[in-house]
Amino acid sequence: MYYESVMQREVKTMENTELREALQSLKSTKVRMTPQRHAILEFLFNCESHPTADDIYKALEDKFPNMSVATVYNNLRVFKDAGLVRELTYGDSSSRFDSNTSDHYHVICDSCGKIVDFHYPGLDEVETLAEHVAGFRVRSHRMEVYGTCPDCIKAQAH
Amino acid sequence: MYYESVMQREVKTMENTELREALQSLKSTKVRMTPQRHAILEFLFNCESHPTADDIYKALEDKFPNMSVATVYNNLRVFKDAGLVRELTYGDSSSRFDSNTSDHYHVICDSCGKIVDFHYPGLDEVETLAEHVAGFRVRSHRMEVYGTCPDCIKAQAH
DNA sequence: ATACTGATTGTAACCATTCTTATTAAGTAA
DNA sequence: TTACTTAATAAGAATGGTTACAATCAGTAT
Repeated sequence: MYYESVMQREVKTMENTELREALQSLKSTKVRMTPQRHAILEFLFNCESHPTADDIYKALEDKFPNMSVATVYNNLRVFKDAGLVRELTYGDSSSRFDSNTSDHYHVICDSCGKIVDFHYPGLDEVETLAEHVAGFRVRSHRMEVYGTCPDCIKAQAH
Repeated sequence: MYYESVMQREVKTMENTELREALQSLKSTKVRMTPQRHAILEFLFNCESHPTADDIYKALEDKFPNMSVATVYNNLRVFKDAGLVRELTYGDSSSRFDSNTSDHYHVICDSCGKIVDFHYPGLDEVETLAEHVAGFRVRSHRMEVYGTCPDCIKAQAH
């Protein structure tokens, strides 16, 4: 328990640092800071999961009773264009958003949709290959692993 | 020119083989073959690109003037469930479908959306890592590289 | 032939996302 | 502070891809 709370605090601190950096980097562009934007960014950076636009909307409707869904979408696009946020599109209907733009990947559960982050180095080689094979100027890549999460494995076994 | 036509014929032959195999594997399940299904499969397997459901619908409306869009979607799902076809979901609105289910990846142009296939071996290691890190039972993975295609590089340079 | 199973059609509904317009808030310079 | 300029928000309507549903149709087996 103690260990966990320490972890929590560390994570929180790290995220707040990232949030501060994000706010700073927005200031350097011509993007205005507004209460709504701050709240959306704060939620995303303190969020362990990968929320949909609607998740964010619902999470903030207490604080901003009359915020529009369009505002959430607009600002997510602003953040995405600024490189602060990544959009993840899977087969299911709605996009998910991820504040952690550092190199990491996702493992996704086929049956419950849970998303777990993991780190893996050195896929630069793939980018280089693609660059040569296709003649593209490569910018980034995306990778996901699909499978069944521990909980669902247990559930399926009864 | 001669060389190209030989290439074309080879590709065509290969694809028809794959189509035949696909038809065969459908026969082994309890999926009925219908003219619409045959046409959709044939189009997908002879198609160099990665069409949307609507692309397929439009391409076949001459042959099947009263085919429904629903039929295209229904059958794409049937083929997907049978493992003959892969669904690709990117940021843009509509899914794309890919008949080539062998291990290959895509390079996608950020500005025009062009999709180019390329092959890369040995991402099994990533699956294994994810399995250990997250405790998942891993089934598959997906990877894409994003960048600018040669045409768009040229266009941007004026 | 009859009944059964599954496929197709056409349309309506759904839902995520974007557009439009009026209004409001933020930045700026005097 | 005040007035001005510009961008952001809200609300709701519109868009567009996808799916659900009910009715009809085709193929197959008894």
